[in-house]
Amino acid sequence: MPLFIYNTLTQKKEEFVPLHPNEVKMYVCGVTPYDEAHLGHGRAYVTFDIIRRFLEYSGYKVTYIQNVTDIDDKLINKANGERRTVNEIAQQYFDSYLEVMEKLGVLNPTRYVKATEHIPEMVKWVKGLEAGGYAYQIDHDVYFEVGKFKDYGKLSKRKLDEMRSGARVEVDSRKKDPFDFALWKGAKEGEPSWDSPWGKGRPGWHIECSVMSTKYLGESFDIHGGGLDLIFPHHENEIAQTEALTCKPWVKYWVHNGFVNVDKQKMSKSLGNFFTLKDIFKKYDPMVVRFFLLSTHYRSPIDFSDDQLKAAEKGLGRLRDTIDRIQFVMDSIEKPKESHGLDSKLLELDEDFIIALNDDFNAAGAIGVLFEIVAFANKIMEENPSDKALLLKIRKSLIGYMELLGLRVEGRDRSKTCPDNSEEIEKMIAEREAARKNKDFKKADQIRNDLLKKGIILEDTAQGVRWKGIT
RNA sequence: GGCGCGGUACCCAAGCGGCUAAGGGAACUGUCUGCAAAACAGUCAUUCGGCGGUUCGAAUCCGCCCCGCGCCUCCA
Repeated sequence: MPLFIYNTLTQKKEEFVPLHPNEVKMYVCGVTPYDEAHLGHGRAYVTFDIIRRFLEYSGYKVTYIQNVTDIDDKLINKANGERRTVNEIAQQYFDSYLEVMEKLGVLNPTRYVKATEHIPEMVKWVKGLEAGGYAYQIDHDVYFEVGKFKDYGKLSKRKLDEMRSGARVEVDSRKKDPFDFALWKGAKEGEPSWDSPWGKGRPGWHIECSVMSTKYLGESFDIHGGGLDLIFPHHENEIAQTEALTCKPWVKYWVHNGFVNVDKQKMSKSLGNFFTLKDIFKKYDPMVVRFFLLSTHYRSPIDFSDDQLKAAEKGLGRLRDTIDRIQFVMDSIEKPKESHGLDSKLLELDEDFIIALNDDFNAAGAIGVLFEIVAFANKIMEENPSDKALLLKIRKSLIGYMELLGLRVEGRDRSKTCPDNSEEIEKMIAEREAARKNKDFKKADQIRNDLLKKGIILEDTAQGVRWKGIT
């Protein structure tokens, strides 16, 4: 079954054919660690985590590189403001980023690469661009001359002339063209700097991605990703630098995720309408947040709201609960009895799930299939509760697919909520059962209430009493 | 002004030329129950922003209009 990926470069869904059979090289623009990661970051990295996981599931060997911009203006400003070093700030927030990603179920890339650890390579690149006639020096800065790169604008579908006539263009009279961008910035007082042929300074923002991606993935590779807001100018500039130097097509598939909105507006630092992941996790299980993020296609905008997080909490809870419930029913089976011919329905659903992901990583569609599997499981538990073999398969599918989506199955269920007092709970349930048998409903209800206060919900089912924590 | 994205039920959302317009949440009804709860089941868009067009056939393609958003400056 072929995989289709929407490519920003061609503005079409294309069949995915990697440059080298069975392996995929992907690069995703990472964070500038100068503050806590917010939901928008969460969406981006969950998106590429799903892409990575599904590619691996499909049999590819994936090399996934993500950069860390640990030197830039924002970092310098923050460091100066707090009288700390850039390095301290970067380390602090990068550690925090790793922690929060781990909670969100985002697997580590094959490798995180830091800008400050690749300065000599960047200097070499800037020298190369200068030698090739694509760059010019002004004082201690070096700029890339966009007019020299004929394909400039091919990713963002812009033409230089049209942009120049646009209203908002920063004015720096020293530059030959307003869209020329810095490859190297001469150091100002008190800024971290490195030696270079142009004097002490630091790299411009865009060059790091070109240098590090090609270093680890080669001069041409399969997938480059990032948020929609990076298309221009960041990715456009990256293409210009890289292809100017290597004279080769650089990236085959450009993948961009949509924004997280708040009241229809983009969540962003500058608007101040952002919610950090750390804060959201105080209220919601990180898996709920992941589930929420996955229930909208990665390219569409997603509106952040409490109501939708609550809906996600319910939905994920039902998925996890079903897995528990199937186990509970299986445990009560004394004489397994196979009901023949029902497996084909599960096979069909299995296929639907994979079809969805093959269609531009449609996790939202795939989650829809998960709930159809839940409905099928309920049907079997109702009509053929002794079919252990089939129930086992259904449960395995459900668990496997949730894991493929990076959704941890265990959550605030019985074992998590009360790992220490489950014996006590079982004892109380037995007491209640005895009371019910004696028609001492007052006592039975009392016990039920006591448990509810501890956050335990009882379920009187055909197979006996089942309990779980409040989700 | 240029470029791009989107408008599907009460809310969210998949579907992007043809089987009954997925699925989740809410609501309502029912099953189970000593009663509840939980769980489960059923109901919930003859219709996809509006108007035209193409087609045997359109939510899906084309044109125009209305509305919302994003990028064009750092931003996932």
